[in-house]
Amino acid sequence: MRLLLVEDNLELANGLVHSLAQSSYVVDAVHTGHAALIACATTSYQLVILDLGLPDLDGFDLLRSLRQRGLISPVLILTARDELQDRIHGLDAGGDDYLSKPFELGELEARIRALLRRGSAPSAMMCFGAINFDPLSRQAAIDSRVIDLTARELAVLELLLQRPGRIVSKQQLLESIYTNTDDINLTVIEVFVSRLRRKLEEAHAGVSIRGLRGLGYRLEQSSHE
Amino acid sequence: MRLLLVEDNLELANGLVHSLAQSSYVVDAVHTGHAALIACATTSYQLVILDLGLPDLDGFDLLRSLRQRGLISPVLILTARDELQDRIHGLDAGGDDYLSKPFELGELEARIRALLRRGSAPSAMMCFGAINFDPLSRQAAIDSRVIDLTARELAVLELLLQRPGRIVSKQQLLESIYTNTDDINLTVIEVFVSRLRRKLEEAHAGVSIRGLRGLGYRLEQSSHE
DNA sequence: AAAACTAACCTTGCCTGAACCTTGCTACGA
DNA sequence: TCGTAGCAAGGTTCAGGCAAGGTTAGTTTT
Repeated sequence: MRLLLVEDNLELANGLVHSLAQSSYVVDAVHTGHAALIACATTSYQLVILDLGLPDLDGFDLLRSLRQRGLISPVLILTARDELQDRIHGLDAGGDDYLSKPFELGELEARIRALLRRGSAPSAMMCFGAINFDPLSRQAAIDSRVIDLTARELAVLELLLQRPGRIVSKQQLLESIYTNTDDINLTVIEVFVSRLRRKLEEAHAGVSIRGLRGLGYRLEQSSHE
Repeated sequence: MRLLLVEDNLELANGLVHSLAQSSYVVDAVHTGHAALIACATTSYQLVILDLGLPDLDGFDLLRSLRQRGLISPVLILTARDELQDRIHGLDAGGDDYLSKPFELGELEARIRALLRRGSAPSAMMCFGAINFDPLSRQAAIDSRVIDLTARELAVLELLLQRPGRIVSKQQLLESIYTNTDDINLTVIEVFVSRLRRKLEEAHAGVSIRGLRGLGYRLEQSSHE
């Protein structure tokens, strides 16, 4: 689950990235409007959190630009002001929700969940084999029996479930897990896949992760059973 | 647009075939699970409409079998029951949508349209003969049955598909496979072509790779069939 | 026109190395 | 203190590439 945070206050930005990472969100942070445009052009985000008070561009204009370039993900607006007029203005410009500073972390997370829920399809539950995955609570269950996964395992499973039966490359997996993929060993993916396999097997998920040499991984129904 | 209807109630089946024909769908109707398996093995359907209450096989098991055999087309489940549990179970087994009897013809058609729309990926699918190749996920399928190719075989097939019916030289193939074509034997292409031919034949791709002396290779429709 | 020749192509078996899997270990943070 | 992340090392598997032998098609010879 990849989010983009556009916030010029470095301290606040770092704090939020850190806190959201605790909740297993992968967050890219940028500090200028231009950087936000580039980020959205090159990466697909499930959600954008946008601070209106940017140094280089007017927040409303930036939002309009993003929408014009085809951004369809929900946008959560952050602002120091809390004028009704701003609120209306922001929503008109293409925002989906509005949160004024200062805010509590808990509220931010609740609003993020709400936006992600609204954004995703009506049948939000992702299913494959005996796996039921709730992208909202980010919990995987086998026959309504929740299985314990670590943040990394969860990220791997989530991406595989988004493309069931299709090949997902290690590079893609890496990028969905880390904000900065540089100087990370590609082979750690093998480790997470291995650990995830073990847990899925122990839980009798009826699902196997097939490794395809030189291509990547693919989620399949187990043949036996 | 060819659909498969699996429904044991003859009266209902005939009625649906007739009604759907009005909307210019070509519908094959079968009345048992075994017949459905055979039909899917021999014909490529854009959509399968499956009644769960079959006389010979359990509907869920049938659906799972179809998926295991590589059926990737969307499946619309029909059932007399409308329990949440059944719904989840059905979607787990590989169904894409769920409609409980009795239903209105209009709603059925709307759901068919939705599934077909969703099924036809936005990514430009490359097709030739019975081969469907998704350049995005780099996966090849015959009659919506996925076929396992190695990285090299995939590279050869991809280039041939980009120039269907035209001659592709061995040199071009070599260059599309390797970053550094030096000190690589040109004849390895022959090996990959040979292995690819075998897999395509085993999958009844209805496509053959013709070798042209001194020129290269060309993708052709098989004459027989 | 047939036979002989030759070079390109096809196929199969085999071996090597890269890719992958797994496990143990350390460091770090809650 | 506990558990997760990430690295490293060791074992295993399999795709890639080569080579050898058979086959086919084009060319030359008789």
